[in-house]
Formats: sequence, C-alpha cells, structure tokens
Amino acid sequence: MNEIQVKEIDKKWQLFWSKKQNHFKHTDNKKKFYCLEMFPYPSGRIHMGHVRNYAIGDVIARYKMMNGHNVLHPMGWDSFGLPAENAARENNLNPREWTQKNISTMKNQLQLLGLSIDWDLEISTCDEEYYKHQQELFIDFYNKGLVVRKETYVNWDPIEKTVLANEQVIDGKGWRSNALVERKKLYQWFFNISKFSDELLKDLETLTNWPEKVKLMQKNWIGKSLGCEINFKIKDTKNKIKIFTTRPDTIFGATFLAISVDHPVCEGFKNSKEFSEFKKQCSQVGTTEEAIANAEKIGFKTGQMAEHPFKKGKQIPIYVANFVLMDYGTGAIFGCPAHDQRDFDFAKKYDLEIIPVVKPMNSSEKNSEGAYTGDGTIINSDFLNNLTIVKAKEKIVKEIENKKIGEKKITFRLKDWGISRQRYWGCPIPMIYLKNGDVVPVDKSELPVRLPKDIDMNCKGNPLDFHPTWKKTKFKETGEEAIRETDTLDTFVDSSWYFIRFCSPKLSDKPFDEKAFSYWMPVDQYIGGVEHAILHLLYSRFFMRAIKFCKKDIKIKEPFKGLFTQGMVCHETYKNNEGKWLSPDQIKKSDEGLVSKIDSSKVVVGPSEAMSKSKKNIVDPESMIKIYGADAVRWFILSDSPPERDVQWSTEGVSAAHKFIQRLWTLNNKILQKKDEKSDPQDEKRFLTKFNDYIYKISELIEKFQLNVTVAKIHELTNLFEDNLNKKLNRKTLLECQIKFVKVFMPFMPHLSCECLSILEGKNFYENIQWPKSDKSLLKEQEVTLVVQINGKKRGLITAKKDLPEKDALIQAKKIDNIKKNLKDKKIIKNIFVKNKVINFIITS
RNA sequence: GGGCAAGUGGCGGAAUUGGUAUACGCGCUAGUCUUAGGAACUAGUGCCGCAAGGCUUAAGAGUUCGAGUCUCUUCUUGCCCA
Repeated sequence: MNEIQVKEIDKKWQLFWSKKQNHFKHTDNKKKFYCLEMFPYPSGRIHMGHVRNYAIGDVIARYKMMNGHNVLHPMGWDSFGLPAENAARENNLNPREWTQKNISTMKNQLQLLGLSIDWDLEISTCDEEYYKHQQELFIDFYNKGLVVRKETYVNWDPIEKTVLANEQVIDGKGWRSNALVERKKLYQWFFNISKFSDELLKDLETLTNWPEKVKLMQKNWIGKSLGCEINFKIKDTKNKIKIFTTRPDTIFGATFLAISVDHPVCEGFKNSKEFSEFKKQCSQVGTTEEAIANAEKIGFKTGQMAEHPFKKGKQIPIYVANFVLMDYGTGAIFGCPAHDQRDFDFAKKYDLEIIPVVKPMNSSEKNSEGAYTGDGTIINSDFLNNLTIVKAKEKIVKEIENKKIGEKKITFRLKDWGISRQRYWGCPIPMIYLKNGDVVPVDKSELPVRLPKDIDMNCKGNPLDFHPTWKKTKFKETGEEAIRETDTLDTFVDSSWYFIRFCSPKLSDKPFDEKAFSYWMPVDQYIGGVEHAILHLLYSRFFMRAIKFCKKDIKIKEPFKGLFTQGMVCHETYKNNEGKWLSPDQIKKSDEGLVSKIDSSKVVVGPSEAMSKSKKNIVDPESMIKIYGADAVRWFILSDSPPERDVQWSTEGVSAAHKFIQRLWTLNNKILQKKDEKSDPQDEKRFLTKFNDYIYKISELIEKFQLNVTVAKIHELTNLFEDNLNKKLNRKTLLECQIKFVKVFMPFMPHLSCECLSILEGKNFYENIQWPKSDKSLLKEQEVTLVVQINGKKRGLITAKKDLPEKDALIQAKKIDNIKKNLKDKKIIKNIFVKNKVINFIITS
C-alpha cells in the first residue's frame, strides 16, 4: 500500500482552494457566523502560538460552514508599531518596507496551514485605506466630546524618548530600553473611556460566552469602588483639603493626612529647596500601582495641621506622600495606619500615632506586625462603636452628609485612555494647531493625513516632528497656516475596530457599511491569547460604544459575543554543560541521552516553558510543516491538551500525528478495496449504532471547544473501523460510514480529508460539504453497560438494551456468577437501580 | 496579603456532570517481520500480590446505597490584583 505524500496533497488542495473559494459563497437562507482569531503583528515569521490560534479557529470556522452557516473568516495584519521602527533603524530602511516583507512571508506561511481564510478580505492597519477611516472615526469621536486633550503625568522613557504605557514599565524601567522611567508632564490626547466605566462593568454580565476569568480581570481593572469625600479644615486657615476614602468607617483611626506632590496645596512650597528635592525623588518612581506599592514610602512634612472632623480639638499632621496620586480620587487621603498597610509603613517611618478602630472577629486573626484589613467590629470610634464595618460605613457617610463636610462618591480605577505616541510608525492624529492657540480637527475631505515616506529614522525623538516640512499645513476653513499634530495613535486603537472593518473591507468612502455591519456583527467567536484579556478587549468594547454614541443606527454594544482564550505553546528547555541555552534543533538523541549536535556533550533538560527567543526553545512551524505536513502539525497542536491550557510541543507528538495520518490513509484504502460480502445484521447494527454515537459525541465536543477530546474520539473511531474491517459488514455500509468519518475529521485535517473524499467518491469537489448528522433513532438503540454493585462495590457488569426496566435488570444481575457467589446466604436489604447506569444490592455484612 | 483556578499513572490528559476511575495518545517492555530500524504489526503496561483478592484521583474528615466530581479543614502549584 502506498504511503501518502503529505507535501503533495498539501500543495494540491491548497492550490485547489485558492482557485475555488466556494466555501465563502454566502447565501441568504443561512444563518451567519463570524469567526475571528486575533490578527497577528507582522514580526517576521509565524510561531507555534499562531499555529495553535489559527488551528483552533479553523476547526470552528469549517465546522460551522459544514453545519450550514455563512461564515465570515477573515485575516489581517496589526502592522503599525515600534518593532518596525527599531528594525528599520537597524537596517536603514523604511518601516513600511520591513513590515511589508514580513507580511508577505507570514502570509505565505499561514497559507501553508491550509486555513479556510477568505484572503479577499485581507486588511493591514498601516495601509492608508485603513487608517484614513480610523482618522475619520477619531474626528467623529472628537466632535462628540469623546476625545480630550489634557496635561498629565506620563511614564517617560528618556532613551526611547517616548511615553510608555503602564504595562510597558517593568520595575520602574522601560520594557525595551531598561532606562529608569521618569514622570513627566505632557499634553496628550485621550479617549474618554471613563465615560463608559459603569457601562463597561455592568455589561460584563451580558457576556455569557466569555471565560469567567477574563470578566473578573476586566472587573478588577475597571475597579469600581464606593467611597466618600471628606473635607478636612486646615488649622488656622480658611482652607480645606478634600480627601477620598473607601474606608470612611476608620475615620476615628485617622492620624495624619497625606496629599500628592501635585496637590494644589503644594504650590505653597514651590520655593522650598527641600520640597523640590523631595519632588524629584518622587518622580523617579513609576506611576503603576505596583511600582508605588513596592516603592519605599517617603513623605514631606508640610508643618500644617488638619482638624479632625469628628474628634473635637484633635489635630493631625499633613504630609506630602509619594504613594498618593493626584489622578486617583482627590489626590489626598487620610492615613489610618492601623488598617491600611501603606499608611502603616508610613506611620512607622515617621513615628506617627496608630489607633486601632477595628477589632477582628476572633482575636487570633490579628497579626502582630502590620495593618489589619479584615472584617471585624468598630472600636475607639464614639458613635460607631460595636458596629460592623458595613454598618459603620453607612452611618458615618450619613453623618458626613448631615454635617455637610463631604459626600458619598463612586470612583473607578479605570482612567482615560492615553493614545498619544511620540512615534513615526503609527496612524497620524488628524488634528492641527492654529496660530491663535486653537486645536482643530483636519477637514474630513483632506483625509487621510498620510505618513511621509522621506523620514530620518536616526533622528532623536519623533521623526514626524523632526521632518522639515511635513507638519506645516493650512487650515482649510480659513486658509491660515497651521501645524500638524506630530503624535501618532497608540496601536491599540488600530486593533479596536478592525473586526468591524472586516465586514466591508473594501469600502472606500466610510469606515464600514451599516448593512454589512448589522449582518455580521457581533463576532460570534473570537479566539486569541489571554494576554489580551484586559486592554485590547476593553478598548474594543469602548470603541463599539463610542461608535454607537456617534451613529444612531448602530445598535450593538458588545463586539465579541463569544470569547475563547487559548493557552501557550511550551517546549522543554535545554542547556549545555556551560549553562548556555540550546535550541531543540541543536541537540540529538544518543545512548547517553540527549547530547549537543556540535560537540556531543551532554545536554541538561530543563522544564517545559512557553516558547521564547531568550530560552531558545522555539520550534519553527514552517520547517515542521515541511517535514510532517500541515495536517500533522494542526492535528498535534490540537490533540495533547485542552485548548485553554498550555500545550507542550514535542517531536514524538507531531511524529505520532504523522503516523496517525498514514494509518487513516491506509484504512481508507483498505475500505475501498474491501470485497462485498454477505453481512451479519447484528455486526452491522452494532457497528452502525456505535459509529452514530461517535458522530453525536464529536459534534457536541466541538461545540464545547473540547478539541483534545474530539481528537481522542476520532482515534477511537479509527479503532472502531479497524476492528470492523474483518467483520461481516456490507461494503456499501462501510463505505458510506467512511465517507462520513472523513468529513468528521475535515475541520482538523482538511488536506487528508479532501484527498480521501475525492478518492472515495471518485471526483474532485469542494462544495457544500455537509457535516454528517447523527441518526436519532439509532441513538436510542444503543447498548448500555450497567454496573452491578454489592454495597457500592463493583462486582459485575451487564450489557443490555438502553432503558432496560428494573425488574429485568435485577434478574439479569442476579445471574452473574460473581454476584451469585457474593449474595449467597446474605439478605438483601435494599436494591438501588438507576436506569442505564447502575444496580446496587445492599446486604447485611 | 486578597481573589480565582487547579492538584488523577513515568508524561500530556479522559471521565455522559454523583454511577465501570485511568478513555485516547506519548513513553516503556516483550515478541513478529527485516541486512537494518528512530519503520510496520501483535501483546502488555496505575500500585501491592503467585493467585484469589485488596488498594488507588495532593492529605484528612464529612454527606450518600455510591464521591475524582458535593461540603469542611490542611498542604502544594499556577494566574490575576495588591
């Protein structure tokens, strides 16, 4: 029997599909299904993470097509971003050239996988045809007040000369440059995402097809907290400081006030040398909550005192502290060292009073060192004494409102989305600065604001700013000279609406066609890495709402109805005897275990970790496809672990997948060559019911994303066929089932499947292949195995028709030798019978 | 420190949601064929035991006729937040 030549069938069917993309022909009478995988950044070559992501998506897309849906399954490129600038600088070329080369390489690589992607819909965010619409949306947002320009503190990377997002700051250093990040005040553009904070939080509940984990992360990120504002009077002045707290119940434990370095009160110290020194120290700490939490707490004593609003005559000192941020709450807090760890650390350092006001429920809970933040009852607090925390909060807020010294306040951790980037390779922000100081949008007729091609990538700072002429322009309305905004948009903006563009990617006069939008949106199934659980998904949810806010015809709020987050691809790590990392293709097997290919020295095998360049544990998908074929690579990456968990790549695994493909091919040939013979009706029926049962189960498993179990069931199905090859089955029956079987693995191994199918049916085709339906009447005829137990222990099995009544089951069970033996001389107290499952005799011991 | 997951053979992992624990695959062992095998095929493979049989889902308790699954306690690991 001939071996299958996987490379040849890969080529054959990929060519065939590229010519006849019939599976994207949509007809009116079908339901729609929008299947989308997160589009890649064109970094150079695809990696196994992409393979996993797109293999999962392809199974879903093909399965839905076969089940009679119009499927939208597009692909594009998230092609703006910093790596292109860095690469361009290194290789002295334009970022566009580098990006386009990568796109073309990666597109070829993706096509080697045989994905059911409609390449006619391809988009790339760095194309003018894409970003001009983004600029249009930006102007729409601006006109509706969703874009604001404000001066704020940013994380400034002095080497990259750019603003960093919080997550780009690691341990107070720039993620790329490793330079100490500074706090710098800059005018920036912002999307007013916080306008939707409450809605973004509340609507998480409607996302029933999202992982709970992701929803929880978003919830925490939005961080709604109920608190209250309280005015503290500054002693001997008429001034007040407004503080924000989520723990007003601990007010009697307040022993100091802490304000941010940027608080207006600090204006009074701007001539103080000591204060400027302190301020400088503060600016060296990043702006992330984590950085602030981990930084040493430092303070500056203002010398002023505040009056405690509820303790007559009590005065508490006012400090400027580095852990209080101006843009959270009111930029001022009261410090209650007994019940807040940061306040505690601060109080210890500056020797401030610590007054406990919450008594733990059971005294053992109180640890000796540190703040107690748990539940308990209030003490040392006048009229709040003996109340629970919840009750005390209610009472004190009421009291504060009665006294008119403050009010209940809801705050969110979610801040406005800063979108300005001082970079070249991004979408230009379509705003211009007039001589009189006004800042206005570019007239829509002048869009796109194109990126200039002649730029000096080696200049310090932003090449757009550095360009000799680009920023000089005219204001269309008056003809006066104006200066362009030289900042470009955060690339998260590009990916916040690409899924909408896919509905009408060729449309040139507007971002999207409302009709196509309302047909395809929302995305039914979105698939990608969990690393995007917060930002990308939250920004996309914001964009959807912002668009709805601008266009009254838009009804949809949530862009992604279903979300699936896949795990990472891992691989063993290897080190040589010098402790240097080795890549999997630098090692080989020998009698003494794994050794280096270079000098045959022993290799130390480390734990399996996510594939990364730094650990060299990378396997290149393209070379795997070249050796084992696309189907084997796809099959293996889906087979070993549940898709939401990490998977370990192994040579044994992909090689086993390849062998399995050979086995399926051999089986297909054996069935074709089987001679007709008189069938045994019992054999045939048994085979048919089992087969039918598998079809039913597999359909269910795919719907539930249990693709690794689906793989196992397809293996079992193969075993079933092989076991039945020598049984007395009608050739026609077997062939019909084989045709169905081949269709079942089509979403996983489309090349092999099409090859088998074309041979079985003797024709080349790829149109309207239907997913095999399971026969409900056969499902009912299943044979079931009942467990027979005595006192809950398994003592035997009986096989019977489904739904066997209790009476018959008991009779049969008692006929089993082992049961007879165990029941002898014993009295049955009770029979337990569960239909199709179990018989349990309870006897005296 | 808080929250959320999870813990099943040598390994990846199944288990109709309370009803045969270890499906399927990898690896391993033995055999057949072969000049050869990192090929193919056959058989075996949780642990103890010659066997009958007993034990086993991180540990311990509980609910139940019956617990990997439910409840409680403890331990461990991972993720997110601080």
